[in-house]
Amino acid sequence: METTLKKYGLGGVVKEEKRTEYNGDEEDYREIREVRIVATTERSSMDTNSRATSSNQKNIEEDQLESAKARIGEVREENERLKTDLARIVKDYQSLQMNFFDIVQQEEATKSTVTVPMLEEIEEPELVSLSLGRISSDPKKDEKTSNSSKTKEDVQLKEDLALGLDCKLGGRNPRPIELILNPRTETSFEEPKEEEAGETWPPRKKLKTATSGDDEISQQTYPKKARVSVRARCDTATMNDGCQWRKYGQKIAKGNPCPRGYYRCTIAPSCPVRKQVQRCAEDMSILITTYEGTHNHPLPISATAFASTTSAAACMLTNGSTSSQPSLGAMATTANLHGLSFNLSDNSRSKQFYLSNSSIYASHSHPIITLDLTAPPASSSSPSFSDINMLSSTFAPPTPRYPSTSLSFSSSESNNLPTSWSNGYLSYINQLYNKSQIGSLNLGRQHQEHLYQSHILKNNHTPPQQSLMETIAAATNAVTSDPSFQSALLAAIASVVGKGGGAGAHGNQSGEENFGQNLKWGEPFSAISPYPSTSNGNG
DNA sequence: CGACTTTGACCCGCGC
DNA sequence: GCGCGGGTCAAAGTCG
Repeated sequence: METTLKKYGLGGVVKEEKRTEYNGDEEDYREIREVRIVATTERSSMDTNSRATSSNQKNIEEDQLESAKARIGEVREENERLKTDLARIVKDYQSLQMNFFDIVQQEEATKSTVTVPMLEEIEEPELVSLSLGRISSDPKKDEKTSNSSKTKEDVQLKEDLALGLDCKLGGRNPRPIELILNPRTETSFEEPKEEEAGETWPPRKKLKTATSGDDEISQQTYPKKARVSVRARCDTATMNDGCQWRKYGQKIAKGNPCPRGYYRCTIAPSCPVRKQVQRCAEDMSILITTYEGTHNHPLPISATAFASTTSAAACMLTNGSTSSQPSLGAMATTANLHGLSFNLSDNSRSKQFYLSNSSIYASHSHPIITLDLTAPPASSSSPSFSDINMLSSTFAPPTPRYPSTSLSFSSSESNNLPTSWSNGYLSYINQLYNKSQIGSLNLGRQHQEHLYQSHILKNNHTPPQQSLMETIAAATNAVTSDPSFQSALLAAIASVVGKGGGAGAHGNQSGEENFGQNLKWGEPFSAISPYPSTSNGNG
């Protein structure tokens, strides 16, 4: 608690203002001001010397006195109002804290009811497909989703998750944006530290020594870097993402006749960001660009939008909840909130969709999230974006080491994107994902084209590729910046995915704790994003 | 001449 | 232990 004292004149009235700042356990910063009038003596003593103007002076003095009294009244009112606000905020905080504890308890209860061998589930990769809008028209997937959601266990889990969502959102509705996740978790995950310290080029050598021990422990201590893969139709050798890259290698990967190029960011010599560029074997017009690492330097304006998206997506996997609870064997969850309906379905037996190119998972030791801009078009009857009522999550076959997450934005319309949706919230979901998940953000082609066109209209003439990058950023940010969406994802993913990758009991425990620790109220969201230009999510 | 690309060699992790 | 494959290094070549 700090107290500062200020004195300043106010037309002959000395105003003493006492500022008291409370820095209690609450994160809400509050201040109470105490103002009082100290003296009015100076001017009045001078007045007695001049009797000719005494009546005039007296009037002035009275006016000043009146104004001072009025100000005192105002300040008192303000003081009362602030006290009331403080009390209300404390009350809100306590109630929200209670809600949070309830949620945690529910989560634990849910876990205790599902007994799945932990290690098996850890090894079992998952592909989580979060489809926003119309799901892919792939009938097989729909069939599997619907079939899997019929089991009793699924129904039970559905109810559990719905409860969790309702509870969480019930507390969040009044001020939804204030629920953010603390990126500075006290987990064992050290990637941010490495990068803050200015990681230099051979990071693998660091990993080498670090991972020599027990595999589980090493995975906990030195997880592999998350990667963000972007699939886009591009005629040029590489996508123009605004950064400067230098090619340092080329390999022909197995299963793809097209060589894979390895690039480093050359904007800063110590920048750890790398990217791999490879054409899709099935469709040569599709360029698969995989980004790894986070820029440790200011980016060109043209690169910030895209970099923020890729970084946020990477953070989704890496900084995410380290919860490593055992995976639920089967789940189908649905929850309605804010007009969004979550349908998390068991699809553990289904095959991976969208990402038909298996080479994208070649780096099986890295969690990958894919921004797929080449997805098949959405169903023809896609409604407006606000009508989206389906978000499905499916779990993939046990092929890759890391589970996959696919966010599919297949809506053909984007005009109705809420205007409040804005920058920097993709990483919000980060906290919900286990660091060992592969994901893909899959934007339907119509949707992306629509976004692209609207972007062109807004910005007149923009270089096409740059616009594409910004479109990606805009789309992902838009989808993930909506508080409703965030809230829903928060609860859904925390309940469903949070028990994925990770490792043994240690990871499990810390994961739960971290999930709790990660929930912070009212802390600036900007802390999550490593990019200064986009980190000030306008919430 | 500096920056960048090419390309073969090498290192390392992983699976058998 | 061995082979395979991904990833990186670094020397040579290319380009502006």
